[in-house]
Amino acid sequence: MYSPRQVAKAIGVSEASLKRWCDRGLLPVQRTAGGHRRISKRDVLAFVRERQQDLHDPTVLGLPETTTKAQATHAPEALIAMLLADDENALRGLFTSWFLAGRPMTTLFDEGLSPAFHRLGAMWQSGAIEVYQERRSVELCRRALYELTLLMPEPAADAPLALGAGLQNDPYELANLMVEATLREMGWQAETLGTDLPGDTIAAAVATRRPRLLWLSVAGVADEAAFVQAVDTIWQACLEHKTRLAMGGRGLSEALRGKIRYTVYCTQISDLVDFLRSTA
Amino acid sequence: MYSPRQVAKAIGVSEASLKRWCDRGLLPVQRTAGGHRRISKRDVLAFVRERQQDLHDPTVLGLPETTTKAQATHAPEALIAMLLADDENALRGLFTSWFLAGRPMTTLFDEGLSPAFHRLGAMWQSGAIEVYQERRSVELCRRALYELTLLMPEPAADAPLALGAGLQNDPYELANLMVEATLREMGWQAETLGTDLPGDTIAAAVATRRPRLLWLSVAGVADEAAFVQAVDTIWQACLEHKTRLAMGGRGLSEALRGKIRYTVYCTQISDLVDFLRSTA
DNA sequence: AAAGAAATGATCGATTTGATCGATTTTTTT
DNA sequence: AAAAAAATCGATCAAATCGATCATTTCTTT
Repeated sequence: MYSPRQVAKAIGVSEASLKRWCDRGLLPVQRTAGGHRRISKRDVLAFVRERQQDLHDPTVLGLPETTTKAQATHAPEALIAMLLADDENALRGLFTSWFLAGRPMTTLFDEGLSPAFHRLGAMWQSGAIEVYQERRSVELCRRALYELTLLMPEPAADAPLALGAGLQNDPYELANLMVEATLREMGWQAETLGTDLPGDTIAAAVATRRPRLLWLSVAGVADEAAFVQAVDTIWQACLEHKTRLAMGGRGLSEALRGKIRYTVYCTQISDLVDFLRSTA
Repeated sequence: MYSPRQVAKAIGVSEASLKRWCDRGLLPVQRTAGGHRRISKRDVLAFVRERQQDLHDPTVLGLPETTTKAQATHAPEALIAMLLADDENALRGLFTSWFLAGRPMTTLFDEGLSPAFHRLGAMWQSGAIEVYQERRSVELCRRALYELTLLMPEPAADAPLALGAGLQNDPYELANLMVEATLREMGWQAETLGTDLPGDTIAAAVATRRPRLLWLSVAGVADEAAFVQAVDTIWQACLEHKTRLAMGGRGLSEALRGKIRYTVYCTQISDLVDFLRSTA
């Protein structure tokens, strides 16, 4: 059973209108002992179907396919199911409703999307799925994340600037987009430069754009010497322009971390958020 | 969803006329339970495009102000200036205004965007710009193209399916997105699988999804033998499932073309459109 | 040029919508 | 079980929209 507020949010109308529709008999309601309205999912769907309303936020009603609660819909299993089913709309609906509900994006990313893609990577390496299915999943998430940033308020003109990048031979770009969305949620002006970039061009970007923060996500390191060299170049540039350097990603082993310098290391995106909140 | 007043302001006509257009079926409307009209952005834009209306105030619909200026400066120089200035709104405005004016997207792509990125590539190879500037430009275009497809009418359920992909060691993905937008403009159901894909996974996608068309864009060929092998694998899959194979891109030399088989070769996107129109 | 048809824009009272309020109920926490 | 927090109640009000009517403008036909 759902409250008028939930149903109103799902349909995309004001709570007042929804209550009036109930009182006019357009939507069947039950009442609690105290007089509060309670509406069944079945009646909502019948109403939506009859009136050809579109569900502005289906996840409020526990849709789509999975009948679990909204908290569980960001579980890696659910995301993998959506992605392999090529269900872009379900993904978009999940992202937008998540944001509109005011939930922290880091939860969705750290507990949902990152584990999901970690498993997808293992799945195509073991032959359980085709490579194109993993790539297509990345594409779906990229688009959903982009649409999400479009829904967010524009950052203030004096908002701090953050740049993100991926190093050469490190094509995994989803982490960058998740960080960008997270920073945008925090009110920052965040931009992803791109992936497969050499260290000196990232350093050049730091010198030109003067960001408050530069984040690098490292999925894997092919040439360790070149990697250390690149990060050092970037670190020097960050030092010179007072840019904080945040690093993260599964490719950063403890041994490797000992050979480079940075401002903060993050095992997950929420670490970066905590770091920024504590130093603001 | 927008109210008649909002849409009327966006188009620049009286509210009364807009309501009459809705009642005549020129503009699809949904109704609230109380009988108020609600109009979707997609339908507004389709209406504007068909009726050759101009958007008097695009900002009401969340579109950039520059959408109204149909200056149509699609010259590569103008595009390069926008991209290097990181002017996402100008780019979005150009794309949407071009689409709303009913001009063929192929003109914008073949005469504007492709030459622009060809020059940008030469510019960073010669050191005139930094690599990150080129990558950032790709990012801007990717987002603008994605938003464009969101503004287009949804393809019919029985619309033919087309898949696009980039082969391994061929990271240039913009061509794929331009083809996707063009096919969507033609009413197709078009999807970009991703880039850097091995031949057999593309072949597997053909076998699974059964598209009417598969397009491959080739920016450069590193290993010629592997390339020929990959295309042959794909060609066999296309033959088996009656999928047409379209190839294009600057990386396809005449000599290389002699060693592979395909349905049609396109020097530019308009060639693909002509091919599809003539065989429909 | 004159007459007729059609579309447009403005206006009206009635209705709908969305926002707000203090009082009450439900849920969560202690 | 009691207290605190959050959600919902019913009611009210300003703004928006409804359908309809009526000049005015624009286009077509005579």
